Amino acid sequence: MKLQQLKYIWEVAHNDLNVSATAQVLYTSQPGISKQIRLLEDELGVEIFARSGKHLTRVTPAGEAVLKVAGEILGQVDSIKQIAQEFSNNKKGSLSVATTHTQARYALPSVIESFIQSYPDVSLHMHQGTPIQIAEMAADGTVDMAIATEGMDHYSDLVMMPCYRWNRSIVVPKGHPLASRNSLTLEEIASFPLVTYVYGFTGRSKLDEAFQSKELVPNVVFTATDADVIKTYVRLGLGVGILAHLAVDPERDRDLVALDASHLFAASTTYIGIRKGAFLRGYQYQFIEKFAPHLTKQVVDEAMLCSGKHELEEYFKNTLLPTY
Amino acid sequence: MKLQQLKYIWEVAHNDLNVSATAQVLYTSQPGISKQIRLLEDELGVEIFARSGKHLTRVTPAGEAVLKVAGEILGQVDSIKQIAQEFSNNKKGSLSVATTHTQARYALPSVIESFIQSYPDVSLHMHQGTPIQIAEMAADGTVDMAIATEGMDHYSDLVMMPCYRWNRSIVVPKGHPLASRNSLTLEEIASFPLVTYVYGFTGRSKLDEAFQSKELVPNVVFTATDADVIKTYVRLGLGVGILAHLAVDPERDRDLVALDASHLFAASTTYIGIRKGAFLRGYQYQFIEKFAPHLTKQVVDEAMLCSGKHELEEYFKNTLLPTY
DNA sequence: CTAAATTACGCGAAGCGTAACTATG
DNA sequence: CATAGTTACGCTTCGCGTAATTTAG
Repeated sequence: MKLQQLKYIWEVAHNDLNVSATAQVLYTSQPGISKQIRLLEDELGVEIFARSGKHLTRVTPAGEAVLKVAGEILGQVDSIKQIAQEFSNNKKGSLSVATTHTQARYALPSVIESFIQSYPDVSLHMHQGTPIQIAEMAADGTVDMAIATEGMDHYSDLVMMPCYRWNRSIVVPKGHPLASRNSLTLEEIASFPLVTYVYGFTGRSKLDEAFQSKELVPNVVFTATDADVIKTYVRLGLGVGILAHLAVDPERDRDLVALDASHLFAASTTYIGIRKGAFLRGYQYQFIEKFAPHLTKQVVDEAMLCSGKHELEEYFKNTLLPTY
Repeated sequence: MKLQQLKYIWEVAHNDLNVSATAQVLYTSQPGISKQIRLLEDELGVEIFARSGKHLTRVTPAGEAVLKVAGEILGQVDSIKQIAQEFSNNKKGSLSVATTHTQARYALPSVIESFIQSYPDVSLHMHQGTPIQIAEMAADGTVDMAIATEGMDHYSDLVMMPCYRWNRSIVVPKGHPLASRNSLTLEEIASFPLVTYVYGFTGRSKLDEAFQSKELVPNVVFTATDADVIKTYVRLGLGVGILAHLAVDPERDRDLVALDASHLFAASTTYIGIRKGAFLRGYQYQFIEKFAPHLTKQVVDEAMLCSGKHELEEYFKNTLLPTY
């Protein structure tokens, strides 16, 4: 058994069982991969992929089990590389973070500015995507960590650590009927056309829950994946915007009126998700701590040892989070 | 990075940093190992072993971290092999168990007899040793599981599952002053010379605790690692024997009188210890269940997911164990 | 001076790429 | 018939073993 063979089967399994495509991804030849897979299967005495003729059609049950462990092994191989780099030069390396627009645009800039000052030799890679894509990238090791508000619940390989809680604001153009109101009700809001996040993004679920619990049917006329688009359409008078409070910039958004909506919708929590069992570089701990000061190295290490989602929740139960 | 290289550094670290000796263990040449270690260190950019001239003197801090992960990887490689074999022929394979004399001689024979009838194609390997040796063999993957009463607490890589509780008997030759007594006290026993287990074996600690709590100083004139030796010296009149109740055979030991001592000493618990993260074959579950019927596949699987010693104890807190 | 590690070197195996072949849908 | 996997073959690299060299205690 060779590490390369494990890499091959893993990549094939994650490339729709298409060996040719996998060969391109790995910059190698297709026959080479085919052969190594065969050799591995011969050595193990089990077929990992089921074939119909010459095409790989699906993963066998044995293959499922093998691939799961192979994935863990490959993750640990990465860990060894990280460990080595950490000891050879703990200021140098790379950090890749997958996150959503909201975090990248509003929450992370100050963190990143501070981080690159502290660690100029760390090359930083930011990946933007949907919560699902982000979680997947963290779970399969494409990135070191994911930062998002939704969508990471279903990946049991991810350790989720709460970072901060945030509320929503109602945003309207100056002169809008709601602009001069002091306090709003859900009913009032529901009577206007709304502009907000797409389902599955940036705490959209809490929003739907609030309306549903009062049996209101909001008239959402436009949904976007990011706050900037939402604000743009609010400016056009398309409707009333509901977005994260921290996405409102008092400077740039002087032409808009933001009204607190924390009493209308439950607060959402933004999490950092890290692949279980990963080795973290010193600067990675620093990055996390800059983003969420309560997540010190010690706290993160202990959280990483938690085995289940339940245990994690228990661990963070009494943690006081900053709220924005 | 090659699996072989990880194997090499791991074996060298577990062979007193002696490369020549390691080469013999692995049936390969010494220069080959040296070179691969160098290549790995070059690739990682870190020294794994500290050298004084040409001798490996100790493991570097980086090496410690790398070796830990390397050990996990090698364990998972074994898991893959086990998985493959399980799927190719779930009746065939091997099972290696490390255990103490007491278990091997008195508790396991019936289990093993039944097991080899059910799984004639599984080659069974029993290793006898001290509790410490046993635990080590299980922890580093030399054997699949360890069965012992003491000494496995300190290996955090082992999942310990309680199997049964057992009490002690006082054994004397026929005609001994204690032979006709109905119920004994610790004080009476302490007034005789005693023959029992060596420290660290078969629940010896519970025995010492009992005497200490009454501030008695037992006069232990002979200690042995197994019950057969103890009985031999009891027969010679050297002293009063204290041994596991289940080590008394009513048939063979007709010349001895066994008196129940369960009220004098706290019961001991015998455990099965399995390396964390190991993949278990179907017949391995069967073996465990034959030995401890409450440890079904489901129970074992859940126990294997426990992350810490504390969590494990919690899990088994309400388990009712058979007592002998 | 001995035990043990590194260096040197040659052999054999193994991985990879190109090209030809075959099977699937 | 086009797409995708297997077989065939040659080149290059790599791992291993033997032998010679160096070094620590």
